[in-house]
Amino acid sequence: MRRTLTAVGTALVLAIVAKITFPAISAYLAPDWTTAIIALVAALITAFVANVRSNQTTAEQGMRTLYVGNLPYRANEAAVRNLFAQHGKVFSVRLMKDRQTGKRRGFGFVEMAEGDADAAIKALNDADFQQRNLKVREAKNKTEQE
DNA sequence: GTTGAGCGTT
Repeated sequence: MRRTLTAVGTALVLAIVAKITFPAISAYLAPDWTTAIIALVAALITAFVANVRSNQTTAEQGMRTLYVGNLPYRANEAAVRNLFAQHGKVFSVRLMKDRQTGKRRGFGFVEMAEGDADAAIKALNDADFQQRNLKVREAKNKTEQE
């Protein structure tokens, strides 16, 4: 709703500015057509930008980072992603490796959808995964989430 | 090639 109002308002402002700035355009087309076309294009562009921006923010706000500890060293990212995907939408999986040797350190972080996070924690915490008992908790906010 | 509590990156 607010997005629509913003788009319409922006379209009107742009249309008015265009009418004032480019009077030559109005000389070739009827003023009503010029205004309508400009307003339509502006509304489409604004709606597109608002939509992209909205998807970004919802994707960030609708995500929660989970800490996954006690992972087996042989576990790769695909296996962990597959495991968590059975309990919800998984956005990303990062298995932490030693900066020097590149070997896995046995823990990582899984970014999941907000609604699925709790279910995944309950289902996978203290669950067996390749002969190991996983530790799944809410990740500590290193980068302030909001 | 090994190990076993832990909260990481641009």
